[in-house]
Amino acid sequence: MTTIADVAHAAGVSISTVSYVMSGKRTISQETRLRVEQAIAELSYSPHASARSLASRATNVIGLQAPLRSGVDVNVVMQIVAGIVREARAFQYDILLLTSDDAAGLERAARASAVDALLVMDIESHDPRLSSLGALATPSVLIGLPDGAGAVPCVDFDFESAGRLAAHRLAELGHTRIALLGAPAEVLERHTSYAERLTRGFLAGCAERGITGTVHATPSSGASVDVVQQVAADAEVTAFFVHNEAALPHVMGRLARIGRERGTHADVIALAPADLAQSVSGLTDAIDIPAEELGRAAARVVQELLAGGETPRVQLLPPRLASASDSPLGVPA
Amino acid sequence: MTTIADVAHAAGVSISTVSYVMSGKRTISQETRLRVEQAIAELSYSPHASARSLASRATNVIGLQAPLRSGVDVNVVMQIVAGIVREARAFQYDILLLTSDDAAGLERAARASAVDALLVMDIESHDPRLSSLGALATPSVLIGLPDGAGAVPCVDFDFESAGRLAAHRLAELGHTRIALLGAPAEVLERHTSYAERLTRGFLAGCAERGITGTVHATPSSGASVDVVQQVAADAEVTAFFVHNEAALPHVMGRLARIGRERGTHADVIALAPADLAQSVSGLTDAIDIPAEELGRAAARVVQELLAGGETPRVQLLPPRLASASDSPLGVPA
DNA sequence: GTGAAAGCGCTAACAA
DNA sequence: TTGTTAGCGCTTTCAC
Repeated sequence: MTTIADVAHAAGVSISTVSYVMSGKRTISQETRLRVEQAIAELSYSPHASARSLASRATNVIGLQAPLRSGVDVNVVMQIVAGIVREARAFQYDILLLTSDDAAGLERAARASAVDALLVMDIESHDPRLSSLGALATPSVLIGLPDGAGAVPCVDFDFESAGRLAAHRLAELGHTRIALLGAPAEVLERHTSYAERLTRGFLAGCAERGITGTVHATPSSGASVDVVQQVAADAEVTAFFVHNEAALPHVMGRLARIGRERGTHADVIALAPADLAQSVSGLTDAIDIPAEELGRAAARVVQELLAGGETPRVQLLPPRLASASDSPLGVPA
Repeated sequence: MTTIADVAHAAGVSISTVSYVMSGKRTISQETRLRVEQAIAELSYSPHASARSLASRATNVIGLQAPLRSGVDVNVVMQIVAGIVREARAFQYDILLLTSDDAAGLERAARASAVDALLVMDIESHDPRLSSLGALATPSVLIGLPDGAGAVPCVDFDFESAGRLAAHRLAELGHTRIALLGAPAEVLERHTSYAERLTRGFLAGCAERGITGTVHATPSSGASVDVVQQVAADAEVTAFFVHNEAALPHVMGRLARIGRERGTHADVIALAPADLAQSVSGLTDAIDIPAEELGRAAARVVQELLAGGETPRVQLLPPRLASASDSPLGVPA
């Protein structure tokens, strides 16, 4: 194993000089810098992560609690995680995967000084982890928006506005009875923040336009067609807002079949990542979930927190409606 | 921050005694142990991860390179990762998420002594990362099976046997022309190991039964119906083996429609996680991809490697055919 | 059965 | 502009 002492010896300088060349924390003569950099390259030296973090009191690691539970939209989660990892790497941070969706995992990582900050996903409206985080000293950021967002900065997609946007759009298209086919029952049962905000926005949007909106838990499986069948049996429901990626193909298939049987056509707006929405035919419009960008935004807030900068308490990425016929989906920023 | 010295002082013992109480590496009197354990609890002491790993030369961290690329089956990847994380935690190991699917990320983590071992997913038949891993001294395990598996232990689902199993089963059902609707083109183009092995086994199985098998790249989008349409246009193809989770609902929908139009019924075997296969209606049979168990098995091999034990060069989880009518899917182990 | 002390490899005062 | 050195918090010899 190559150590900083080896490099110092090879370059004929002291170990602190090598350290300062790497950190750039003091000015080094051109000549010395070159010799050191060459020695580093020749020995292919990498500083020992633990030694560095012990001395500097910083791990350059962010702990991430990502949901592995059922009902969550794996595509979206993966894209968010990918965004986090990419942005974190851009700031020289690594991601430590924390399991056990409880506070214990967070506390363990924080108390062992294994991470510089915590990033917590899959937030419930009244999330029990919040109090633990507040007591933790380790900077934390939520991807989600609990009720009465308190001391911990939150980053999320603006699901409430998205719900309202969809309702307004469907009202504009002339519908008076519309339905939200949302998350699976288990997601609603644990009062997942985004599902509740979407519902709230959707119903508010309906109320604002004087139309009738109903909300339905939707299984992520083929059983979702039963829900569609049942909701559509109320012949007055003429449009749908679907937020369930896994159920989307099934829903569209069943709606097409019902349309054929009745000679009608239902308007459908999907809330899903743009690439996914594009692969589904029959949609009227789509609202993109900018999952990767959400991950990046969250990672950026962590950086700012770590750098001691000011960060907004709450940052919500705004929804954008895209006609399904647009190609590519989405409007220029 | 509480340190081991604080604990030692509170318990009235030396630092080394506290350390030995925690590690159990030497015998401690009942009385002393109790005093130390009480002090640890009262101070809610957690050893500093970096300090520990610097002194012990072990990080208790496993680096994981998981695919964030397109075309991969996100559900399966998530389940594998979940299995890895859970099993690793059972052995007191954490998972560091490595990005940049190239060898550089692996080398960076290894050379910085940031990880005790590496776990690499999404293996190609001739994977360029293999030579890097071989030169690395850090123990590594692959989830996948490259051609001519060499020095690095491999764990994977036995896709080749699964392909053969499906072919045999469809032949048994009386079909003489069958089709494999497999991974998306991009997955095949980078010679992903599992896709090639599945194809090989499928074609071998067909040959062994004297029937005709064809293989088709399948987009993970709604465009997959075009492939189905086209393949089914060869009226002699009467059965399908589908290995593309995202396309599965679309495929089944189109096959149902074709069946209605022609008054025929195609047998379909799906290769997918059991829970997913169960949510799709119309399947004849399913072969489970034991994703979570695969992750666990891989993590277990890492442990054994780290513990200095002997590990099998290659470990393949066998496929099992389950009738779609079985409930729950799968036969008792 | 217990303690003292020498590192682990690095960062960051402090000194020159 | 550079070097010397005291830690960071822990594990593990070595000594008793």
